Amino acid sequence: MNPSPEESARELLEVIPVVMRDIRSQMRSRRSPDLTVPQFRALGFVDRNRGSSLSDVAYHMGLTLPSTSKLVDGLISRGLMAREEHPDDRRRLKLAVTRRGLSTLETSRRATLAYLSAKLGNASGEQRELIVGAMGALRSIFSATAYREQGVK
Amino acid sequence: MNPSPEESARELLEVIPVVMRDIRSQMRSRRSPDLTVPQFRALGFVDRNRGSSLSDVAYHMGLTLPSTSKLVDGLISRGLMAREEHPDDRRRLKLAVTRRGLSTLETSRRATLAYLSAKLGNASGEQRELIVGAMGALRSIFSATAYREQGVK
DNA sequence: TATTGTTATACTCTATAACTATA
DNA sequence: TATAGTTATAGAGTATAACAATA
Repeated sequence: MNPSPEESARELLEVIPVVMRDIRSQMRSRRSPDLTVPQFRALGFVDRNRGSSLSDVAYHMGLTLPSTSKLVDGLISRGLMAREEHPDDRRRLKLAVTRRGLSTLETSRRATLAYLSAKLGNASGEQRELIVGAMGALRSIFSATAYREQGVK
Repeated sequence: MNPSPEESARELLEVIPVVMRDIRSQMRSRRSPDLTVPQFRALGFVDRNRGSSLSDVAYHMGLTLPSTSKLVDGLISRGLMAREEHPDDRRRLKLAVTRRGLSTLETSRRATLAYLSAKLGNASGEQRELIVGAMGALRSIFSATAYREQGVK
């Protein structure tokens, strides 16, 4: 018998924050102190989508433009990302990860994956299969989210 | 063939933040603006573990004592939680959820579960089964985390 | 001296409101 | 007028360092 939506929701609400906190703690720890989770995600997105605008990043991350602007600001001021001019539309940004940003991203990714892999290595193969399957399902359920209208008065 | 720890880690790192952001956004939205995710979790923990000390909460949440102190402070100043004196050890707190805190917790929980249930209702029963199974596995993998030594010089 | 918690300080994350520049 | 982005402001989350009170 399959679990109800309610039961599944309860499980998600209990477990997701716990896993998330663990990931966040790891990223803040000595081993990979360079990027926070949102910084990591933004950098990774722009790396995979070179030339993205700020709005693209905001949409992907499910953040407002001001939040995204500030987030990106921090990355730019640290030399991890670069702002270029868009040829056609001068309002628009073209974002790109710098060489240094890429190296930081890789270091952070390696450290975090190593940390998580060690934990997941203690689980059984069946458990990992469950997890990977569930992540696929969750991705399709949750990724079409994001973007709430900007409150233009 | 079962997925490797590395592959599983990669999936986790991609999907968990997306789901988490969605939950956080929902909690911040008009429908349940009363509690943030950490507030919700702290209140829920103390509700299930009446008389917990601050350290108990910190341990459960994987936070430092100062962070937890501030978090609990906010709940107390809003009348959602109460600090009582411990009979045996006057350094220790005994925390309890107030009636108003309980009602806020219930409202928030209902709204969030309804939101998540609606999303999960669009998934198939098999997908929900995967998800519930994976949450169980993740719980056992990640819940023994928490607590880094306090930096007492 | 060790433990429990608080206060001081600082940064990041995130939002809304108001604004600028460009289209 | 509509769109892309920034700036101003504010509150929550989180940490480390330093402290106070109690054991």
